[in-house]
Amino acid sequence: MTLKEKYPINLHNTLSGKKEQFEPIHEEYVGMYVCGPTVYSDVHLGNVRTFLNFDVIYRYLMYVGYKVRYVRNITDVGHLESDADEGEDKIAKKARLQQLEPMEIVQQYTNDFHDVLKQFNILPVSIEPSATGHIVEQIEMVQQLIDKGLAYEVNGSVYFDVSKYDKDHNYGKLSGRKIEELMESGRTLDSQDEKRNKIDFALWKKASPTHIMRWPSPWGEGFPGWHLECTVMSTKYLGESFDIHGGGMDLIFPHHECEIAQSVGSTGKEPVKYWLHSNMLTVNGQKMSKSLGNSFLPRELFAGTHQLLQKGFSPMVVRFFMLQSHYSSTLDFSNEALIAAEKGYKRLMEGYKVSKNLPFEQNDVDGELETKTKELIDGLFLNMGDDFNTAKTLAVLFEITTMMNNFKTGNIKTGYLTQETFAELVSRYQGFITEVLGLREEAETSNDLLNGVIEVLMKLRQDAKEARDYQLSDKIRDDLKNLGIVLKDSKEGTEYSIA
RNA sequence: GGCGCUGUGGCCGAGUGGCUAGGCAGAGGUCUGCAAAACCUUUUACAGCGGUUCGAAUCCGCUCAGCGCCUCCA
Repeated sequence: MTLKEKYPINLHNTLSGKKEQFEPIHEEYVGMYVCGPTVYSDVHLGNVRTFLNFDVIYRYLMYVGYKVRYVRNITDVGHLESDADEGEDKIAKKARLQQLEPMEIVQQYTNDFHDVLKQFNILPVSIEPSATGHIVEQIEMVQQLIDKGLAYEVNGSVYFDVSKYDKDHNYGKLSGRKIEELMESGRTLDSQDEKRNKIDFALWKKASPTHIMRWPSPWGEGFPGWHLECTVMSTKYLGESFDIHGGGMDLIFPHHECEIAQSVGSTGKEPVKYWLHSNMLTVNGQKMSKSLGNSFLPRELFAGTHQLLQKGFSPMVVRFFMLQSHYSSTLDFSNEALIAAEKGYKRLMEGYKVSKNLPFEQNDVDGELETKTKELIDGLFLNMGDDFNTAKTLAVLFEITTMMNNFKTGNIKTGYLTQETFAELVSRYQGFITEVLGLREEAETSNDLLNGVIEVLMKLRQDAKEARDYQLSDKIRDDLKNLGIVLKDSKEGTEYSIA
């Protein structure tokens, strides 16, 4: 029995509002699409949280044996600054302000995005398509929608006819909106006269004479609407129906609702089996966002230069911090919480290190411990399989950490377990920490010279202790501590760690 | 206004109709020359008011507080 058969995955589907057992459309293969960033400025920590959450989902699916094609787009055109039809293209605007080519802006922030993800140990995706690379396909889909009577052209722009679509399909089923209410609420803008209804959205926009980003189309020169790219690219690389579509909660409406309408409208098929949405990162209870001015940039966090932080925190500490909450809950970002997370992270990684150097020594098997250990191993899978509950998984990992420490001190002998169970415990413990949760040891110094110097100092301290010169031995210990090098004595000898 | 979510111990944060979440912090102990680390033990809880139930923090209703989406946002 394979892992994925032994431990079925249940996940919360936004579409049904319920937890459902995960069954991919094609056995063994999983197609997953996540809405990526609009690359017109630096990604902030809130953005990172979403990509981190889906990184763990991606990792776990692979860990239990699925072959996953993970597609995450780069939005490099069509995402407008304010109202869906009135604003300026975000990238075009930035390019204008900085007097650069739009593609220079795109490249700059795409590079930054990749750098940031790498620092957080977020795996690269299988395919990372961009909107401008799929203009042809987008034009094709617009044409299909026009042909089916679900879109109409006005003055070189094309809009999706939501009320017409809603006659045969349910527009609003993902977000729980009703079309009548949508018609009533919200703002009415003066120059919306091109659209038949205010809830219609742009599939293709005519480019004004000064607009730099423009492509020829059957309706004149223009550029694609924002919602279209995800539908087109997910269809192209994952098929008309695929397994998982993810993104931040704030994309449910209108973005994902529009995606469904475009897919169903053009292909007649339901595009996504499971919709997964990651909740927001908050600061003092409020959503972190650029417009509110409360967003943190990764580099401000690492360096500790943000005014709300007392010190810097490493990417792995932040990763650990985020994994302590469930992806579907809001998570509040604070100095105190990060300090606590930093200590917890260190404890876990110390346990990880301990686990790498534990010899198995045959002994009488303790049946109770053997059973409990197997339950802990199961617990890792059951918790991850329960809607990717990383918080509970971490709790189990901490229980195993205690065991590892007990093995090290000899409180519990490794041989109280069968060799088989012991080996599996160690391997799952390590696998969940590194492969599933994607935590890794911080770049410890691999500097042989420094290590050698510390060894010399530790020997000197040992000599001083034997000579009962505690003044000297404590001075060595304290001075090293001030440099961030902590000496740890135990019966087996002295070890050190570098903060 | 519409739709939806949240309210857990000093802090963060899981979870659930009856059985220890976990991390951080606090207390006591083991170890140590003293510490640190590690280990063991341990205190503090489910916003308020009603209801359902043998039993609710967990289900239902109301109240209060806060948040999200309905404009761009991961």
